[in-house]
Parts: sequence; C-alpha cells; structure tokens
Amino acid sequence: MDDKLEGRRATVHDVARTAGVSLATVDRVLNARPGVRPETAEKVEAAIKALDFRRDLSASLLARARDLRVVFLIPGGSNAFMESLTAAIARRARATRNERLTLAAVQYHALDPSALVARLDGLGAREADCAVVVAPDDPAVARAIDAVTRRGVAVLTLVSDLPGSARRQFIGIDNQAAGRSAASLLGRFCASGKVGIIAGSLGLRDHRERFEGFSGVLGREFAQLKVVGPVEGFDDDAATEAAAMSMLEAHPDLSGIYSLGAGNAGLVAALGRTHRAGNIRVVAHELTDTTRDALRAGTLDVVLDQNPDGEIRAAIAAARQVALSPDAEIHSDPIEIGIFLRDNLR
Amino acid sequence: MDDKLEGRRATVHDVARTAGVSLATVDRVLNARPGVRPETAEKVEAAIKALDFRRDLSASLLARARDLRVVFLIPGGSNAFMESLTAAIARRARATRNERLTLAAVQYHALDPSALVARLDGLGAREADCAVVVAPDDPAVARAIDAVTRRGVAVLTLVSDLPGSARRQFIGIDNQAAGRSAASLLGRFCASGKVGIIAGSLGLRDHRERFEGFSGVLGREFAQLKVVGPVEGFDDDAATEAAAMSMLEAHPDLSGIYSLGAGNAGLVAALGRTHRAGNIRVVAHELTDTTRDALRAGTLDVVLDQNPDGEIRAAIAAARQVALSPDAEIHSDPIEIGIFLRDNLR
DNA sequence: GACAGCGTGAGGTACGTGCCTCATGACCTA
DNA sequence: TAGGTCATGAGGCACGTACCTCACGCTGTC
Repeated sequence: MDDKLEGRRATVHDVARTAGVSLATVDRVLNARPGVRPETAEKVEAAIKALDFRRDLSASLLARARDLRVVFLIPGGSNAFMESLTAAIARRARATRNERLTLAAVQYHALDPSALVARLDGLGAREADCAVVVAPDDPAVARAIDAVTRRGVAVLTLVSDLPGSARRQFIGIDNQAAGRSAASLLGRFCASGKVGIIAGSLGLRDHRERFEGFSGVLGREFAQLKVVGPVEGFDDDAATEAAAMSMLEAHPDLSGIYSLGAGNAGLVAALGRTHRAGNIRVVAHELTDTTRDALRAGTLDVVLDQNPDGEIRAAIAAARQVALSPDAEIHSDPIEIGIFLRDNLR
Repeated sequence: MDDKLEGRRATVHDVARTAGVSLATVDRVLNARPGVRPETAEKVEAAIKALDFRRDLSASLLARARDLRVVFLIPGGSNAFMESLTAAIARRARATRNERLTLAAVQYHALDPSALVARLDGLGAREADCAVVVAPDDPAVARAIDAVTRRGVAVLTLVSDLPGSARRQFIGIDNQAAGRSAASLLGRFCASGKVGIIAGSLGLRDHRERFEGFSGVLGREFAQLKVVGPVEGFDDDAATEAAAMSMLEAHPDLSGIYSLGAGNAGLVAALGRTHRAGNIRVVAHELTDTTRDALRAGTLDVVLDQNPDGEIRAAIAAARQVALSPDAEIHSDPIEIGIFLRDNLR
C-alpha cells in the first residue's frame, strides 16, 4: 500500500542546475572546500534542501577511492568487557571489508588518561576519518578530543560519555535505566532483608549513574529492603573478592546483591567460599565467560548487558554518517540494555 | 605469486588476469549469466577464491543503476505488534534512501493464507529483489514461497519461520528461550501458588514454542508453582478478556500470569475489573502502547519484546547479502529478546 | 564447404561523486 | 594601468562493477 513511484533521486547535477551554479561549486560546498562566497553557498544549500538531495553513499565511497577509516581507542588490561568490545570490532571488521570501511582497534593503558591523550594527539585526518573512544571522565582527555576534532577527525564516545567535549555523539546505554532495572528485579526477587551494592569505582561516570538509578527505585518502591554499601572493587577480581567477603561476613541476612562494575569473578568466588551461592539473588553487569558460567550455575540470577556488538554496529553507522556529512545531525537507534537470565543466554 | 598489491583489495580485473580469461567472462560468472563452459567457470571461481575477491558493494550498487528493492509482506488488521513492525519499516525506509535501497510494505489479510499466496504469486524479479514475509504455518504458503524463489526473488521469513520452504533465512527471536525466560522470572517472582497461561492460539508455531519453553522451566525448576491453562484468546482483546475473566474468577489464589500472545488490552481490563491489578505478577509479550501503559501502572511486571526495529534492520542486512551474492551463506546477528520493566522502557 | 551455434575476447558506456587543472572575469591595491 | 587575489565555470579522469554490442574462432552437421 505504500508503493510510491517517486521519480529519480536528485544528483549533484540537479543541485547545480537548480542553484544556477556549476558542478564544481556544488562540489566545493558539499565538501566544505574554500573558494565559495557565502551568498553562493546559500543558494546551493537552498537547492539541496529544495530537492532533498542526499549524496549517494555508494558513489561517494567509490569516488574517494579509499576506505573510511575508523579507529577505536579502547582501554587495555584484563577487563573482560573491554576484551569483548575488541572482539566485536574484529568480527565487524571482517564483514565490512567489502563495504569500503576499515576498522582498527587500538588499546591504551587503562587508568592512565595521559596514554589516551597521547594516542589522540597522534591522530590526524591523514590517519583516520573517525575515532571512537571509550574515555575516562578527565578534562585533559576532553581537551585532546577537541584538538583532534579541529584536525578533522570526528570523535564519538562509547560506553561512557564526555558531554563537555567536542565529541559528536555518545554511543552507549542509559546507565540510570540499567540501575533502575536492577532495583526493580531485585525488589521483586527479595521479599525482605538487605541488599548489598558492589561498584567498580564511583569515580566512573557510568558506575555512578547505575548506582543513582538503583538507589532511587529501591528507596521509592521497595522500602522494606535495606541497602548495604556501596563498596568498591575497582573492576579487579581480587579487590572485588575481598570487598564481597567482608560484606558477606558482616551481613548474614543479605538477600540480594547488585554488582554494577566488573570483577565479577571475585564476587562469584566469595559467594562460593561463604556457601551462599544460590541463596542470594544476584544481579550483575556484562555477559562474559565468568558471568555466563555463573548464570548457568545459578550463582547469578540476572546479567545486564551493554551488547558490545550492537554498540560497535551503532558506532560504525554513526561514523559513516559523520564522515560523509560532517554537519548533519546523526540519527541512530538507542542501544538497548540486554537483560539475560540463564534461559535466554546467547 | 606476484602479489605486490598487498594493501589493495582484488578487483574483477585481478580475477580476470589470474584466471587467464577476459573481463567479460568473469562478469558472466559473477552474475550467473549464460555462455561460460563449466571448466572455464571453475578457473574463475578458483581465482576468486585465491585472491579472496569480493565484489565491491558500493560499486556494484552504483553500476546496476537501480535500487535494491525489498518488499515486506505483513499481515494487516488491528494487531498492534504488526503495526509497530510496519512503523519500523517506514522509519528504516527514510534512512536507506541514500543507500540505494527501496523498501515497500504490503499488507495482506491476516488469517487468510490465500491472500498472502496471491501477493506472492504477483511478485517476480521485475518487481522486487527480495521478499520478507511474516507467514502463517501453511503448506500453500510454503509452495508459493518456493515458486517466487524460482522466479528469482529471494525470500526471508520474519517473526515466524517456515522451515520446509525455500526461504533463505529466518529472522526472529528464539521463542523457546522467550518462554523459558518468562518462567524463570515468574518463578523468582512467585514463592508459591498458581500461574496462569494465556495464549493467542496454540496453532501458531511461535506461540506453541513459547508455551513449551515456559512449561519446561517451570516444571523443572519451580515445581512448587501449579500451572493453570493454557487458555486461548486468539490475539483478540475481547476474547482474551473473557478468557482471563473466567480464569481469574476460577482461581482466587492465582499469583502469576504469562500472556504469550497479543490481546493484552483484554487481560489488563480483566485484571482491573477483578481488582487484581498489581497483586498478580504478570509477564506479557511485545511493547505496545497498551503494554507500556500497563508497565508504568504496575499492572504488568515484565514485557518480552521482539524488537521490531532490530528485526527490520537484520532483515534488510540479510536482504542485501542475498541479493548481491545469491549463493553465499548469510551471516547475521541473532535477534535478541528484549526484556522490559517499567524502569528501562524506551 | 557452408552454416549455425556456442564460448570467449575486446571494448565501450554508464552509474554519481571526488578531486584535479585550467581559464575567465571581477575586484582590489600599488 | 599592471599585477594580484578571489570566486566561479568548464571539463576531465578516476573509482569498480554492470551490462551492452560486436567480432572471432572453434565445434558439429548436412
């Protein structure tokens, strides 16, 4: 019923004719090259709008005779989630080889913002069209993003946002909503008792947001549950195990735990050592080998997941848009929070 | 091997040179045109494999000078989920206009397989490159899919599969897993009592699969809960309300309900009329205006969703692959089941 | 030994955009 | 008035593939 026989799509030639200028001028405007008087540029813009012209992606990629280069900057170390992000990039890289898209993943030393700054400073328009960054909340990083943007590299933030910077868009989940969902589930799971919270670090923006969402819903809707913590495990297995152990020993009547950071192998170990695995309802974050196994074993009840593949896909789609029409607004689907039980593991 | 062209991707020219044939012959092989001896074709295939040649998607779309045409065949009527599928197609159609992709959505009379058969019979390679079908489990439909496939139109099934047919791929969620997840949640929500099941029709493959998954997990892991039903509401609001009313009146000790079909407005009404809204934990399917409002009001606790936008995106990606390389295997991300609470509504 | 038919080679044009060179006229300044 | 800069026009080649025409040589057949 929606079969509309629209005519041809507008091309640059149509734009030139409508605006009463030459093809070269249209090209200059489209690609932001110098040598066009503002009033002439306006005529071209008007024609573009009137014809609803959009540059043909296929032709554009073909004509520039080189791939779109997207660089991912991911913190290294032993964080299982970051590893799955990197794996998702590698998977995607194979699929995009015949779509004129080259992906590269570069790791920088986690916990060291200056390492990321150095990486960003080394980037220019000659090396990449777009940089996708998992960045800590640090002013020096924001400045480096602004600088590399000025050098002609579009920047997207991934997983954790940096609102003050020149980043073009944020790709990631709504962490407040994730925290609220965790509270909503634990609240229904636990009739009464105490609920413990284990974070990575409340200095991280995403962890802070999860905690806020969680406390809000629990206080509002499940006032019968008492909150214990948060304690911090610094996304490290050993530190998380230590934190969980002291929490478990101090509170024999704990009926639920929300682990909103990484380091879940430590939490699982602590639950095992105290023989509480299966007796406490646990909600954690990010599907990894550890959390998958723990779900299957019944040690974890629910895992909230960022869907690394989806995030990478969205980042690439946004990168294409940004690189090909530097000014246009980006439209992208929001990343959904995956909620996984033992029963819908993929 | 004199591959000094390390960085460059192989082109048709490289294939022709390596195979020792002309460009025209490579073209004939690539596009399955007649006029090539089998042994020559083999030489070309070998060269393609040796060079790992993949046709350039951008150039290919550009050269054929016409869009890829994808037709969606969706059951009409007042099914809110199908409407959201159609809406997702419309959203997507705007975004793909500059990607040489034309989408059309055609509705056929639900409940009437012959209407779908007629639509399929009217399709040929002149009208579309790929048809994406939400099809009932019917032998006549399977035959029509086989026929249109022979006429050169690739077919994908959406939402509900038709394994016996020539459909190239199924795009949809794992309905067994959806049922299992519902059971896993309701089992944790309800300490004891009875759990009611309301289906649309157990004659539908997807509904049947959800029911099987649900009963399996409930029986295995939550034996303290007694199952009531399933009753059928035929995806209709009024019929579902009637079915729910009699279930609610017959079982005052009902502590949970799994509604695995459509018609949820009727269920919500029944819960309201019996003043049980909020006192019974309810898991339903598909995010719609009705289920969203009910989540917010607390009448529903969890909604499992198929993610129409994701399904449409996956279908389009698969359609591109199928249309451009008819024999290749399709690689596509699985569609994930969305699990929605009041707290992570989008 | 002429002829049809088939497999193949050779070469061209087209798709829409990016990017380059060169020419031209307008305007400014010394 | 000469020289310079700037905005613009005109035109062309390139990207990799699709698809077309034409010609050639090799079969087998009557």
